[in-house]
Formats: sequence, C-alpha cells, structure tokens
Amino acid sequence: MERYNFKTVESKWQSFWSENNSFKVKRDNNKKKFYCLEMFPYPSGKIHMGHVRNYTIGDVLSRYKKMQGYNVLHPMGWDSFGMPAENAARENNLDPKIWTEKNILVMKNQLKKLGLSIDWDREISTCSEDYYKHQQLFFLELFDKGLVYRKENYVNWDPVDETVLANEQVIDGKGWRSGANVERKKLNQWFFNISKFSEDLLGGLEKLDDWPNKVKVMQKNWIGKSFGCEINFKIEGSLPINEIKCFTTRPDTLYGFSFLAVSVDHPLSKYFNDKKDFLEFKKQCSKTGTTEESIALGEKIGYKTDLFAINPLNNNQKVPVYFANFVLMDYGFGAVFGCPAHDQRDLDFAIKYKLPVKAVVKPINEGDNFKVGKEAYLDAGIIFNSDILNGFKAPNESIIKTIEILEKRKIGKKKINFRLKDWGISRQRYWGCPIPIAYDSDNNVVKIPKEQLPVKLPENINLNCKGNPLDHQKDWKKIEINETACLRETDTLDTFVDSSWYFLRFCSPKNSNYGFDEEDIKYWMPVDQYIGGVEHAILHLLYSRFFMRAIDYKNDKFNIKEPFEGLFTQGMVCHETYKDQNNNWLSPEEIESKDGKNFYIKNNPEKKVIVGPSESMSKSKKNTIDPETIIENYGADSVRLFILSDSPPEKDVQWSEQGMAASYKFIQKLWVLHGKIKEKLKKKNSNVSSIDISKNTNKFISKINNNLDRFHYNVIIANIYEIYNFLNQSINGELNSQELRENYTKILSVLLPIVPHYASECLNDLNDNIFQNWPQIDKKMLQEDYIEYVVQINGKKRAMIKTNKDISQEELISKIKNNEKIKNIFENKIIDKSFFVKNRLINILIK
RNA sequence: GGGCGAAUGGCGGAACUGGUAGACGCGUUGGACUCAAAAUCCAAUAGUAGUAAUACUGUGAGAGUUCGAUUCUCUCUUUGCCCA
Repeated sequence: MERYNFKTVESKWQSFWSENNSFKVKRDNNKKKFYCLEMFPYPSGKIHMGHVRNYTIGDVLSRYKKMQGYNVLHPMGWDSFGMPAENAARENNLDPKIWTEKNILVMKNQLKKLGLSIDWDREISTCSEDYYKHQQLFFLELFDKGLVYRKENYVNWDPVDETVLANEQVIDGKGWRSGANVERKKLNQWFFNISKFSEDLLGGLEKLDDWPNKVKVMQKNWIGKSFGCEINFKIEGSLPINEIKCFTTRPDTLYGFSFLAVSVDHPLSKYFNDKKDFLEFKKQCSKTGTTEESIALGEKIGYKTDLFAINPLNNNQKVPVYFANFVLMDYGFGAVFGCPAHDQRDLDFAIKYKLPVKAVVKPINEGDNFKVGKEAYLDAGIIFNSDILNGFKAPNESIIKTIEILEKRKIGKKKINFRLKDWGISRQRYWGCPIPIAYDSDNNVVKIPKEQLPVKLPENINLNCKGNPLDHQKDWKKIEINETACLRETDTLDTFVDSSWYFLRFCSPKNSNYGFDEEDIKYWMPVDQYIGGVEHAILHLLYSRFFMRAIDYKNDKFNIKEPFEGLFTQGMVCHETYKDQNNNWLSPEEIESKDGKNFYIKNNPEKKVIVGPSESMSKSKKNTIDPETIIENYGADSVRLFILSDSPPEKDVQWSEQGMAASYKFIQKLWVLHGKIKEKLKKKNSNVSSIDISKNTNKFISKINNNLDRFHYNVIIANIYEIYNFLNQSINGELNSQELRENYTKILSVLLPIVPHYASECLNDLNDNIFQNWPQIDKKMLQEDYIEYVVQINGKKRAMIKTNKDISQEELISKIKNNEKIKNIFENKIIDKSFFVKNRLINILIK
C-alpha cells in the first residue's frame, strides 16, 4: 500500500470541486436554507492561523449542514478598504488598489488550498466600485430618513495617521494603530444616528438566544442605559445665566449636594474664554486626556467660578459652581451635581477643594452619626439627613420616590440616558468609500443625485501629502449639480460601514441596481451562524445591527432587524514567544533545541534563547506560524484536523508542532487502516455478524451529532480517534464484509466535513458516492442488551455488575448479595436504603 | 473599582439534564524491529502503599445542600477577558 500522498489528493479534489461548481448555491424556495458566514478578512497580504481556525470551523459546519440536506450559503469576500493599504501604498509608492488586488489573489489562493466549501461566484470586495456604489445609495437613503447628519464635534485626532479615531480606537490615550498621543480637535463630521435605536438595540439582545452571553453583556454595557433624572438648578451670580441642567442617576442624594461641576465645553464657558487663567485651566484639562478611564484615574481638578447653585429641595443651600475636568460634555448635559459622600470622583474633588461632605445614605444598621471618610459609601442603605426623603430605602425606592417629588414640584423629570453615542463615520483618508455629498458655494450640503453615482475614487494619485489626499485633488473635487458648481466632500466612510451590510450583498452579489434583491434577502437572511473573533463583539456587531434597523426604518418591505441569528466567537491561536539576550523578539524559525527544553539561536548553541509565555500570534512578537508553509508540509486536512483538535473552539488554542505532526500521522494511520479494510472487503461475505461494528458506528455518529451541534469540535476529533482505535482492533478479527462496508462508509461520511479531501478520496476509492448524505442513526443499535451497573455501597463505588437490561431493583440487589466479590460486605449488616437509577447505578446504604 | 467567565494528571483537555473523574491526544517510561538511529508497532502512565488483587487520597481552598457534587449554593484565593 502506498503512503497517502496529500499533495496529489488535495489538489485533485480541489480542482474537482472547482470544476463541478460543487458549492455553488441558488435560491430555492422549496429547500430549507442555512446561511453560514465567517467574518470576512482584511486582505493584508497572507492568511494567518486565526483565519485558518475561523474558516475551518465554518467549513465544518457548512459541509455538515449541506450533508443534512440544507441549501447552504457559504460565501467569502474581502474587507478591502482601510488604512493598511494606504500606508503600504505610500511606503512603496503604489496604488492601494493594486496592492489590495494583489493581496486578494494571494489570499484567495491560500484559502482555496484549505479546501473550503465556498461559493466563489459570490465573492465580493468592498473596495470595488460594484460594492461601494450601493453603499453610497444607502448613505443617501439614510440621509433622507434623517439618520445621517453633520455636526461640528470634538474628535480624537491622531497626529501621526492624521485621521480621526473612534473612541474605541483610542487605547490608553494613544492611537490604536500609530501609538501616538491622541489630541482633541474640532471638525465637521458626518454621523449615523445610531443612538436613535439605543432602546431597540438593547431590547433586541434579549431575543438573540444563540449568541454568547458575554457578547450580549458587552453590548448591553456599551449601550449603557441608565435611569435617572434631569434637574434644573437655579444659579445666582454676576452672569446672565439663570439655570443649569444636570443629569443624575442618584437624585436621592440631593441633600448631600456640595458643589455643581460643569464641563469646560459647557455653554457656560463662553463667559470665561477671555480669562487667561481659565484658558490655562482648559489646557491643563486637555492633558489629562478625554477617555473615561483617564478621567477616572487622573487627578480631579476644578476652576472655581463666582456663581452659586441653589439646591432645589432646600433653597437655603447655595453651593459653588466649578468647571471640572472629570465632567464630559457628551454625557448627560455636561453638568453634574456633586455629592461627595456617595460618589468617589466627587469625594476626591471635595477633599481637594475642602468642600463639605455630608452623608445622606447610611448602612441599615448604622445610626444618624454615620460619616464618610476617604471612601464614598456606594452600597444600599437608608436615606437620612435629608428632610422629606428620610427613611427611603436606597437606592431603588429612594430614587423613584425622589423623582416623583421632583416631578410634582416641577424641579426635575425622569430621564433615561444612554451611554451609546452617535457613530462618527467621517475619515480623512483616501482609501475608503467616498461620501456622496458636495457643498455649494455657500457651504450648504448638496446630495449627489442618484444618476451621478457612484462617486468614484480617483486613481493613481499622489498619496505622499499631509492630511487627506483627496483634499488635494482639485479637479476631482469639482462637480456640477443641477447646474451649480459644488465641491465634493473629501472625507471617506469609516470601513465599519463597509462591513455593516456585506452579509446582505452576499445574498445577491451581482444585483446591479441595488445593494441586494428583496427576494434573496427574504430567503437567505438572517445569517444562521456567524463565526468570528470576539474582538468584534461590540462595534462591528452593533453597527451591523444598527444598519439593519436603518434599512428597515420607514421601509415596509424590509422586515429583518437582527442580521445574525447565531453567533460563535472563536478563540485565538497562540504560540510561545522567544527573545534573544538583547531582548529582541525571535521567530520560531530562528531558533532550535536539542532536548526540547533549552533553546538557542540556530547554528549558535552558545546563544541562548529566552522562552516567554504563549501569546496570541502577532507579527510584532514574531511568534507567527505561516499557514501556507504548514499546508505545504502537512496538507490541508492535517491542518484542519489539528486546529480543531487541541482546544474547544471558543477558547484559545496553543499551536504545537508536535500536535500538528500527530494530526498528520493520524491521517497516515487512517490510510493504512483504509488499506486493511479494502483487503477485508475483497473477501467473500462471511456469515459472521459484525454487530459490534454496527453498534459502535451508531454510537459514534450519535456522539458526533451531539458534539457538532454544541460546537464541541475538539471532542469530535477525540471521537474519531476512538472509532479508529476500535476499527483498528476489530479489523484483525473475522468480519461480515457487507456490514463492514456499510458502517465504514458511514464513518467516512462523518469525516467528510473535517478532512474533506481525505474522506472524498477514500469514498471514491471504494467506488462510493463522494457526495454522501449525513448518516442516519439506527436507534435500535444504540440500545444495549446488557447493562454494567455501577454498585455503590454507602456512596462508594465497590463493583461493576453485568446484568440483563431493565431488571428490577430487587433483582439487582439479590444479584449483588450473591456476587462473590462483594457479598462479604453485607455480612452482619442490614440494608437501610437503596437508590436505584435504572440501567445505570445503584447506591446501597448499609448499617 | 464594576461586570462576565475560568481553575481537573507533566501538558492540551473529556465527563449530555448531579450518578464509574481523567475519554482522546501530546509528552514520558519500558519493550519489539534495526549494526545503529529515525520512522513504525506493542505496553504502561493521577498520587500514595503493595509483587499483586486491592485499599486510601484526589477536580484551586473552605463550608453547605444531597444517598451521591468536577457539576448546585455561599465565602475566599488565583487568573483571564471586557468596561471604567
């Protein structure tokens, strides 16, 4: 028997699938559909192990569902707009389009080598005009629905990349990509009105039963619904200002009022902008950063005004008004009332400026002399020191009652506040979807008419300039709309917009007059199973959920709100990290070891290598393994097998060369077994019954079904090893070739989704249909005629007893009492009680 | 600081609704084949005691519920992720 040659086999089946359009799908209203989608890749150059894991998981599911008779949509495309292309193009003096298209070709070829069951006829690329022209139309539709608007806003400005960053792209006050310190800058920006759907996006989460709970929790926190109250504070002082409006979630602590703090961007600031010390203070504030985290950790500083705010529940109480760095303009109304006793930030501030601290909530078993020291009291308790609010239970009862009182007195009103802010979509970048807007000579916004779409990106332009390259395209900017000369918007759309609807495009990738075809959407959507990294748990998923709602809004025909019915977030692929003595990262190829414990630089045994912890593969740490090399050396099936075998798919997996080799060897072993089975099948049908094979095969399939449905893919691989071990044992005995053939074919069908090339080759070798249906279970075969009872005495396992099925408790006990091994346990004892789990276990309590 | 999760042999990990803890793989050890090595095959492999049958201990720590807890409840420790 020849060794299994994965190279010829894999390329043979890949060409077969491609030539026969094996994975091409059409809408078929008579067939049940299954839409399996993995997050599409950014074409950065080469695929990485994360892709291999992601797409293998999806491919196993797709092939399994197809074998179950579903009409499976399993598409692939490219998230091809974005900064890396622009940066790479700038460095190498290339066109981003050329760079991107070249990468796509390479990566597509790599993906094909993995043997994925993808309908490549549906391939899309977000940077192609064919894609983004529809996106521009969506933009205009959203504009007409009032879901897009423009406003001047402070933005996170990355001075290195010269672009605006979303809040979540700012990590520790630095740009997520450049690492530069982020500055605040005021710019005119386009926004999607995502906050309009805050309530709906929050409520929709409850119906997403097949989403991981942690993702739902993250989204919930991100939307950040808080229940509270807006309160108008009367203001006294020399300025023409009578009132300041605050939002608070704790109106019940109003009697602990000690100061009122407003943001430096509050409208009040206009009266102070001519003051030198105020401007100085403002500058200092900008240094502490704008993120909520840096504000919480940083020092709280204030600028005292000569204004006073009056406590609306106690008009005799007047407190100073401060500008403070910890108050943000875009939360609430940019003003808060300070209650130091029950808010840590307020307390830090009050201590610094020697403001009074009055406790108004006390623990249940404390007296009225309860005081707060350096730590604010945040727990539940009873309101005291608060006149009419005294005795209310904080926080639930007291908040509701206080709001009732404030509403009755017309001082404040109940308000729901959301943390979710509108989605800033303008990017000062070339390589993105142009925003289909222009401005007339008076700077009025003019929509680009549908007939004049798409707004194409200019090609072959100079990218080596400061700021947005499009802004330098004088000719491109000029446009005439309704015989009026206008200038185009030069910002492009955030690439998250591209990925917010690509799953719709996959349903009708060739539809030319609109982004999708309604009938297609009705059939294919929603995505039944979406698979990708947890890093997109918040933004991409939330934006996609918003986009569906935005299309649905004021649209009777479209009736889907949730794009992703099921979500699975897979873990990362990790590898050990290596450094030389000078703290430079080393790649696994640069090192070697003789004993597997001590590592040194290749051919340099005296240069020792420091082995670091296993971390997710990244280029910067040089701990990546190139999938293409691995496929070249071991074959796609082995890689697929390994990437699934070592850890549950939702957890991180540790890349291991030994594990990889083991998977490779296993396929070789399977092939040897295949040869033995073929020999057996050639022989005449013996009269022996291979009942054990039928039983074990059925048990095996039953386990696989269960584990596939629960995404326990690592256990499936273990099940496959088990059935191999069993077959490899039984093959030495006498077998009924008819039964062997039937069961072996079933086993190979189960292998098809996991190692498709190998299983196809084996089935073909047996002259069997390579397009197998998923094997049915013969339920009779799962039942055993005899049972091995677990016998526990006083809760401890003492024996295993073989009996017939379905015997009674009494029968079992008498069998146990007569059993040679354990009957002496019952000497001089009486049976007190026994617990009987039919066909499984008995626990006998003796005294 | 808040939220959510996790903790099982030398390692990765199994154990459906409480019912045989450690499936399966890696590694290790011993053996076969070989002049030798690699590859391959066979066997052993939670710990302690014992030649062995077997016994006792054992799922991060401590308590609780239960005939019975890796699984449920509470407290704690460590750790990961997300938010601040």
